[in-house]
Amino acid sequence: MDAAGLPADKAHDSIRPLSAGNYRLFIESRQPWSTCIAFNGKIRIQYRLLKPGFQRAAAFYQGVCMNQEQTVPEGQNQEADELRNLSEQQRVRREKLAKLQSEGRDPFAVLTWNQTHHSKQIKDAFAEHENKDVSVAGRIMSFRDIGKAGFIDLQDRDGRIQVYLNAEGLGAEIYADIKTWDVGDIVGVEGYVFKTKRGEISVHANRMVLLTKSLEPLPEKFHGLRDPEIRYRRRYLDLIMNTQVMDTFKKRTQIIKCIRDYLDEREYIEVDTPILSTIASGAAARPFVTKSNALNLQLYLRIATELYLKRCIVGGMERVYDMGKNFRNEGIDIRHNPEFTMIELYQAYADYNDMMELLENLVAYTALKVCGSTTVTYQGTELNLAPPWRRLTMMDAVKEYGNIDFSAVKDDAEAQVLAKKHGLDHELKKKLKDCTKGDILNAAFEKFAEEHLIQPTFILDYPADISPLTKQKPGDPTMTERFEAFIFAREIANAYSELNDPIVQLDRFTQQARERELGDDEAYMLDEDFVASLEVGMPPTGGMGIGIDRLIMFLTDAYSIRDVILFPTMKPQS
RNA sequence: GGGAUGCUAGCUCAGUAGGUAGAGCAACGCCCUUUUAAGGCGUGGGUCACAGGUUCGAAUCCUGUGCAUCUCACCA
Repeated sequence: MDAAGLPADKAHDSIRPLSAGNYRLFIESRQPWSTCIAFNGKIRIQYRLLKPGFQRAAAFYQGVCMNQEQTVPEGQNQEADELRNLSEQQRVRREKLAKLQSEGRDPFAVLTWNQTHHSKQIKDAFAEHENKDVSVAGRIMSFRDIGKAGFIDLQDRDGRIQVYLNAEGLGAEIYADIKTWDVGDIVGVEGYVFKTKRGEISVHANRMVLLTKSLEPLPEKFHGLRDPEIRYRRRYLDLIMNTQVMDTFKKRTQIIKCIRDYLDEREYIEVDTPILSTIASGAAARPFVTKSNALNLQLYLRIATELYLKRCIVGGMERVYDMGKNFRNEGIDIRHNPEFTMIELYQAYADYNDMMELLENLVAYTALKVCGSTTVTYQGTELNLAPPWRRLTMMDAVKEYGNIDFSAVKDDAEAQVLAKKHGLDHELKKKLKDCTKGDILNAAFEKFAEEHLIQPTFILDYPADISPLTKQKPGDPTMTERFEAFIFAREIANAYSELNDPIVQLDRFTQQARERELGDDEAYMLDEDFVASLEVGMPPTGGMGIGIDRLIMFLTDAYSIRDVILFPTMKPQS
């Protein structure tokens, strides 16, 4: 035997040392020329390099050395070098795969499996299935080998079911073969349903097929996958290992379906509005910028669907919504992901009072359907979502929680004095002397009141300065018919009696343009065609936006928005 | 953008006055035909995130970088 562990009588002139204990040797496969690597005296076959034409490689694996006729061009060696970095466990699995493929049993060549049952179905109705034949499929989550018999925990879409297998039922040879399968592999099982001595509902296997080989070891069975970075980056592992993650995303789908059902029943029309647009308006946020090659044009990803949906109202649709992704180029934290799901809906001949009723009923309906109750527990706090929700004007909220009475404040100057007195000058974005009564009221609300709004609460009547798309309150042009709904101190919806006066709307946009010139890059962009649509005439309309991800967070008790978004935005790792 | 914390085997985590890197699970070999975090015996497995520095010697101390988590700001 030589250093690489090969029989001395075989020709090894194609074995070249790579580094201490590691050798590269070149062997012939059908095409193209491939390499294997010998590690510390053990032959390791790198299956990835061995394209179709495996017989000879496999023979080599079994100790018969191939004659060398040609070596790999230098340029290809890099790949072999990279493969040396595989862990022991990865190499073992690749060898197992190579062996199967060399025997003409390539698991990746399997096309279908006739899956007649799922785990939950069998477990939920055991009496009905007992002693009946079933065919299940899924991933091996654990394998308890007890000699001539064994138990596999098989995980499918709905959960897990145990498979019992023994040498008697399957044949000693096949049983021995199955023992080489790994946790993580995907298998098909045919057998009959029974209950073990310990009472575990199981499938007694009489046929098993390896449907897919897993080349990566799964995270540990007991502790599972905890590292949040891997959970978010490699969500598939998270879904496999953490069952509540699968539940959360199933619930997410149900919630979205519920919302659609609710609105569709009320004769709302679902529409798709553009994501790419030359103007990103309808909200105060910085957009993502992109570019059209065909049009040689700078485009923005939408930050809201509002202005397009109102055009639909102008067009006569009466009730519309768009549920989809918005994109805001802003900070990322447990409540914000750069792309997030939002529904905006608009109803002609309605106002913000109608939107309040719609929201509280919609949320209660969804909670009842998905969670089975209008009371949910979020992060240890019980939330009662049943209507009616508390209604409180912003001014009353500030009075109640901050002990400041803005109803007595006559003008901006007076408000500025109050702001100073209550330490609000640090909260304000602009210089105090530029702040209006509305700015200061809003700051006072955020500082004193917001954190107390744990149970669902509507905060009504926002200052006009921060609500450029909203109708003014009758009798008070500084205030608007706008509400935001808060749950657990977080905003989950924002709604208006929509401003439909094109002249006032143009004024508001002009004001926003001034703010933009003063450096506020979140001020609303002017959309002239939208104003033109209002000139055609939009009926009185109530509109609302609901943060879908945030609603889902409450209904699934998710701490972070990343826990309800399958693939949250992450920086690349390297 | 600021601050705090973390990054060690496939996974979950220990580790140290600065002196050859540890456990459990997983892997590999053997035993076991109703187990279920199965059990028993044995064996392998690491660029201690990355790059510098201090030192006879660095996973450990210092500096920088990357990524993540939390937090503040921004943001509704």
